[in-house]
Amino acid sequence: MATKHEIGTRERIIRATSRLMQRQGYGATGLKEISREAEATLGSVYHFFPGGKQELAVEAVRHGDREFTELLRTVFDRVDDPAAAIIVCARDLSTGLRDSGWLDGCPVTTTALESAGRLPDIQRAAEEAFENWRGLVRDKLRRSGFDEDVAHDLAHTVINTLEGAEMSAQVSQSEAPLEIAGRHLARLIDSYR
Amino acid sequence: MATKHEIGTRERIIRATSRLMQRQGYGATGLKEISREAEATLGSVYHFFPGGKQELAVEAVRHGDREFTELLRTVFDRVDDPAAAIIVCARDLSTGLRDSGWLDGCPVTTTALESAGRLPDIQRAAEEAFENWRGLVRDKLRRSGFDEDVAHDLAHTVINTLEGAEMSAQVSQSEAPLEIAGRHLARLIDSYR
DNA sequence: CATGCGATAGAACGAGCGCTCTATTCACTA
DNA sequence: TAGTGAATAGAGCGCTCGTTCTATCGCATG
Repeated sequence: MATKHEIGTRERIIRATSRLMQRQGYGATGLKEISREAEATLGSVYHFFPGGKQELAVEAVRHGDREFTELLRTVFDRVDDPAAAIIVCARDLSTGLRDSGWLDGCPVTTTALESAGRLPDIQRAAEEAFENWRGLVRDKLRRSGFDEDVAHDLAHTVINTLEGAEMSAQVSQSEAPLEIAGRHLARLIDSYR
Repeated sequence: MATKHEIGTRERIIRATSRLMQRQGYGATGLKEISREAEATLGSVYHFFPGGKQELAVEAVRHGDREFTELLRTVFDRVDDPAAAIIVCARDLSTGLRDSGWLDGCPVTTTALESAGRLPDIQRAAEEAFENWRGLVRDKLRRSGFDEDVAHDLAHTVINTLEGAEMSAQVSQSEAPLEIAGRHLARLIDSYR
């Protein structure tokens, strides 16, 4: 298989873990399923991730963090106005979700909720992801002239509303929640100008 | 045990399932764990829920639906202004979450995300829960004089933002996300008057 | 060619899973 | 009092889980 040697076993394992846990959560994802999906053996999995399933989940969450960070950066670079940029983000999430057959929601949320209060390492990784995303939004708003306090609070609600809307969109298999969320967030941002 | 005969085995099993799945998700919750927590035997569990784990999860989600519905109804009855009512809801969620040691988040979200696209019965129950909650918010707004379209869209974002903020609050173990969400949602609602 | 080591390979372990099954208890009616 | 069916009880089924372990492979360096 071509991808096997171009990407590397370790990275392939992380990607498989991320996608599987994104779709079915931490508990329902088995290590043998991961090794099968990644076209690696169980030995390789434990060779690269001696911490086992938990270490694997942490890396998967960080991978999801990087993915969404990249989406935010790309949109923020291309769209100057922050309110307009958020609408684009919402639409990107919406189409991505629909194109996956409503299977691939936020790669962090599912695992985060399952691990909250029980698996500290995974929870911390998820917390860092949300922090990073909020930081990107806050900086974008700051660069557009918003006050520090306003930008800080708006960043919270932008990320949280997108998260909630994506979850809702996935469960109801509809693009409406994210479309509405984009419009409302833009209106909220504009109300602080 | 007093509660054993006052509540009834069936209801006790549903409550145990709901709380366990709320905290650790569908996959990580075992039937023996449920029967232990509910002070019932495995035989009783299958007697009342012959559909097994999936039927149990559906009932647990519906139980969570009723819980949040009751919270919304109570607050909406007591607080006339819809924007003020949403702030109260956000604070109630926040204190409830903190008082549980950041363990008891939304009783529907975790199970819903795990089952999306894989376990249709559970997904449908979760979808109905969100629909019910949106309906309550929409009616509240309608009764306060908002247009049908505006109320419909606002109901989406109110529920989704509260959901996202509660998830964020749980993961970061902080009351800030829900406090900010309440303020922003009130501002958004007021902007349509 | 020989040595060493990261990487691959998968058998095997104990534990726990969802679920089935039979046996027993209990309250109530014929 | 005998009979009936709901409810309780838990042993045991086949299976998969996360993890451990030993054996082998590929390949760079001596």
